[in-house]
Amino acid sequence: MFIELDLQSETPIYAQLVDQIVEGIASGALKPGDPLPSIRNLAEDLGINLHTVNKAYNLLKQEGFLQVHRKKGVIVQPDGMPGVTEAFEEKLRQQLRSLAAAAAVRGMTEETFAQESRSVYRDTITNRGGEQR
Amino acid sequence: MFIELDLQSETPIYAQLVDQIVEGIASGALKPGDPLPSIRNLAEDLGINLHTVNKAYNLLKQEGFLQVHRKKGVIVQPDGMPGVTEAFEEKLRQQLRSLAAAAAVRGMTEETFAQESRSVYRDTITNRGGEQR
Amino acid sequence: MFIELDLQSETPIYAQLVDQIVEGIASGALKPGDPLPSIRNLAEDLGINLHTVNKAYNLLKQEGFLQVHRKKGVIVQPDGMPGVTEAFEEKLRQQLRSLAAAAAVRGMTEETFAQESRSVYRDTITNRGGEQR
Amino acid sequence: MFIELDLQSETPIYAQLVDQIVEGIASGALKPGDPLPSIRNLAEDLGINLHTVNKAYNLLKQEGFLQVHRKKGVIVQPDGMPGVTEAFEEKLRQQLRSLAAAAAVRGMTEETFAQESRSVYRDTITNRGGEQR
DNA sequence: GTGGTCTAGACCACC
DNA sequence: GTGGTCTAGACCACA
Repeated sequence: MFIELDLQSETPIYAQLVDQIVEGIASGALKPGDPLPSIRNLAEDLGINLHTVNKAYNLLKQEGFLQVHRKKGVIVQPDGMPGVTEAFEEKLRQQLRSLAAAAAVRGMTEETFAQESRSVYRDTITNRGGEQR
Repeated sequence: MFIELDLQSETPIYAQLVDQIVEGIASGALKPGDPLPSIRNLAEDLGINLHTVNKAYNLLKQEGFLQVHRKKGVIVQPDGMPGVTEAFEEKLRQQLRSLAAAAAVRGMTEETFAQESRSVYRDTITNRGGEQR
Repeated sequence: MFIELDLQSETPIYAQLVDQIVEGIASGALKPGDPLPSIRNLAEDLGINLHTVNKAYNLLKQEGFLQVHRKKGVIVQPDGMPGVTEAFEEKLRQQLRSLAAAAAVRGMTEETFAQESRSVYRDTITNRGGEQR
Repeated sequence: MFIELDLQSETPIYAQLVDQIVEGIASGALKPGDPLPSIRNLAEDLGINLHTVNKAYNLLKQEGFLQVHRKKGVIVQPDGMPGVTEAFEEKLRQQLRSLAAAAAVRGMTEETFAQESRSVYRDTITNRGGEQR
């Protein structure tokens, strides 16, 4: 499994899970229709609580990134990912605003900030094509 | 005062305060050396507890954005803001990664994402250079 | 617990807590990875408010002496203590300067002052290396 | 005057005053019998409140470092400085303990700590012989 | 009047 | 159970 948790991070474990699964999908490591480990398995592998994994999967299901089948178990949304909704745009902007302000105050230029964004996006996407290790 | 709180938001009040003050500095609405309202005043104005304001001010102090001056009270750091530290870069990247992944999965292109970042940065900065005095 | 507070002292309770925990680490009574009492437990044991303990723990966390672990609670930094930073050297010197001046004025010789420092250091360190497990 | 205040330090102004006067005596810049500026003058020079200077002078008088004459004004104790009292030893040790622990935890050796103490003592003493500038 | 400290008591998210 | 956040209300040192 490609998930690494930081137990002393201030971001809750379930959120780290969510993030990393989304990153997995973005990078192509997880493709539409791909199965995810069962709640029980993943929890055990990572040494964390069932509730925590459950919460993460539920959030992802609600957002439309996962499907939970009674038989197939949990799989990556095969019927097309949700698009760029109004709500998402709003959330994205709000978070970017906070980051941009902090960056600007510290003297980071618009150019650098945009480059940084672009480069991070590319990195995220780029591992596409299959490390599952 | 230019601060607006969303008491229902899941981001803690003190964090909203921190964000908005940083944005205030980034936008130039708050300039180095400018005084901030006293803890009690601001708390009363916003209808929140003084400890909450105190926490926000303290965080900003330890990050180097504010100074607590024996005579002038709390002021915006006059001796140069902290620069782009290693730690900040790391935090910025980490947050961008999460945003970029979510954007990518939803089909937002690299170009759009970078443009969005740039545009938000610009908005944040705007009105820098000439108001209020 | 090995902590003793002087509630009448002019040094704030939270600062006494910080000092004593650092001394505990220095003496080896607290080893890297060791758990500390929960905020509420310690507060109750010491007969003080939980916020006071919380403040002390937080200060120690940001200095890098403690970690707040999602599962284990609060533990002594297991990944190596922070080293002798520029800032620490500065703070140390400043405090020593004040002490040295007072000592000198009262007629304490350089030799005695240095010996005193050495001896206190040794006392602090003593019992390092082998108790409690 | 050789006094420099840091208005955004967390040590109160009156304490900074006390420290620097003691350092002045230790270094020989201020000799027994030497006059100090009047409360009013010093307050004005430093741009601080009368009360603050007054408090500092009073503390120094109580400790026996200064004399306040109705005619001569404030002078450095001419009749011999107070010696190393029990109480002073205690206070010194307590403060050194805290410093030593912090130093030890950060990996500073006994030798370095003692050297540091000695060197700071020497610096404090050394300017002896008259810069009044 | 300022910030700093402390208390008592509450709710919530996380695990 | 844990830490994190928030409130209400108090006292004190400082300037």
